[in-house]
Amino acid sequence: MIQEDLFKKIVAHCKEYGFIFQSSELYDGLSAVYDYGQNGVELKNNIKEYWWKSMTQLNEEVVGIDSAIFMHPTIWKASGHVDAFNDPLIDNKDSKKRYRADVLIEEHLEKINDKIKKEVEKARKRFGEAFDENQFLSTNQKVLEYSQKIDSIKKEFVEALDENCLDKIRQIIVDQEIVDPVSGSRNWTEVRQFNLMFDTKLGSVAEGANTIYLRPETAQGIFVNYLNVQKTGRMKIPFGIAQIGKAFRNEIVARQFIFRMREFEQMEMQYFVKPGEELRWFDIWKERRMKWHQSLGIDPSKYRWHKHDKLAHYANAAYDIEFEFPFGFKEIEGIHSRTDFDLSQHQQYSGKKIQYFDNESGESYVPYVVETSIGLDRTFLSILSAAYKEEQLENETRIVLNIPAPLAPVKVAVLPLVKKDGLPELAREIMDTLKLDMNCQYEEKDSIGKRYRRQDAIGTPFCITVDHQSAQDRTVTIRYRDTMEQERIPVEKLAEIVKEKVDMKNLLKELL
RNA sequence: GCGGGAAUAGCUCAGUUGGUAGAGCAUCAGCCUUCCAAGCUGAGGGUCGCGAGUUCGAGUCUCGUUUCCCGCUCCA
Repeated sequence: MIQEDLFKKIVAHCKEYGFIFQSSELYDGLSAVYDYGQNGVELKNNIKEYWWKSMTQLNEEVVGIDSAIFMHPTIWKASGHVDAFNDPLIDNKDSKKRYRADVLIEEHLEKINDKIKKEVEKARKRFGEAFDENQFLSTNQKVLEYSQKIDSIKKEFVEALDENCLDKIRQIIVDQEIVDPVSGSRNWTEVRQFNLMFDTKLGSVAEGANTIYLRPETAQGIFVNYLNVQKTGRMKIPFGIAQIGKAFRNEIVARQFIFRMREFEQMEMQYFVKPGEELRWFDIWKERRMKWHQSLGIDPSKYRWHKHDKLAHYANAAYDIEFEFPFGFKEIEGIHSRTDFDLSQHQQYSGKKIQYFDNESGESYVPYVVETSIGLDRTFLSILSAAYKEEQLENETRIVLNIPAPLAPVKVAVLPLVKKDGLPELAREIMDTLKLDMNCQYEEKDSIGKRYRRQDAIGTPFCITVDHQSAQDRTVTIRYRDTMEQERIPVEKLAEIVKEKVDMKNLLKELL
């Protein structure tokens, strides 16, 4: 199957079977925002549970928190997001290229400065030993003109930035006849502010409201709680703090279904280590995280490492785990060595000491951080796209989701073969036992074959069928989703057998 | 954000030079009782994405807009 078709089919399947709906569909939808449906939320919750247990239950030194989405605005200044996520951008209509307007102006200033340097060089050659650079700079007519120009542009530019006036920034580009380096054209659009952080107001406007941001990542909620957790949990380095939560980015273009959304969910863990040991822990967490992905039973060749050559300002090592989605290899998780950047910044901006006293060495230090940051929605999509299968049977095609049993939205479907002869009664009795332990569905409508296919389509790993023999000897058949084979087992042993098969520990034990 | 394409029932689609909206599947009810979606009978469901305009009359023509898809762009 062509990959593009496969992707379209998965998107359609998600809607048809209650996994994912577009947000606000009733009102024509909201771009790049999606809702999880009745089956989607179960799968998503199961993925969360698996990640959470693998982090906090299997690692004694990792604990979890759940921090608020609203945080003090200064946190985003300290983290660098206010500056890094706020760029005045301008497009050239001819080349269709987008530039940072401030960078265009700065490059223009640089060019004028180069002209001055050239004049200086020319003069130096002409006057030889007797050349006095300072005197030349303060007397030469051309140089003076250039310097004045630079000064006046700088003055305007600083003014425009201070007032945050985009029109003034554009005016400089127009007045200075700055051209697009690609097309050589001066056909510019308006300057627009692209702030990737959503903002809102805390408090009523009458009281004098403050602008606060919806968090663009969950990590900062962990950093600002570092001291709380370390002290109240009496944590000894190395230790980690894990968190699952929503984050928000006002992406300019967000596409590819739930791969890039404006509102999304992250599962992050920050691991605090002694300075100098961060790269050793970085390697350990790289290995652990890849193992986690591969425990999902997906073909290992679907995963690969991507090394960041250009590191962000806070990192000294960074790798991504990429997954081969139907639209190509894309990032699913980042493992970054964030140094002491974040904690140091918060120490500076808050004015409070964020240090760890190490009893072994007798020294105090700001811990270094190794981060693992995985996109929950992307993981959801990876599992679903690996699970989606169209199988050719004799006369037809069977669509089945091979989701690992512990993650499946519905674990068991209980199906009376016919709607009479006491079969529904026995099926109800079985339902009542099983539903204490897991998400089950009872279905008696339509032919048995049709019901099996419906369960295949949402990835239900087991179907329990109550037939006429069941009424006599209290045995039922269990039908396996992947092989379509059936076994007969006693009703009394059913709960125990199924519980064992859908237990999350089947996945967890692969991580040890 | 720019360029191109699309939007009709839950899904897949048909709808004549502009003349009162259709099929198959799905859903629901009843019958039938059958281990891999295919039996019978009946029912519900659409201001044709939304808003204007042209026209006696617009699913159909024009403009705007929203959403989706493809390509570019963007994604510390």
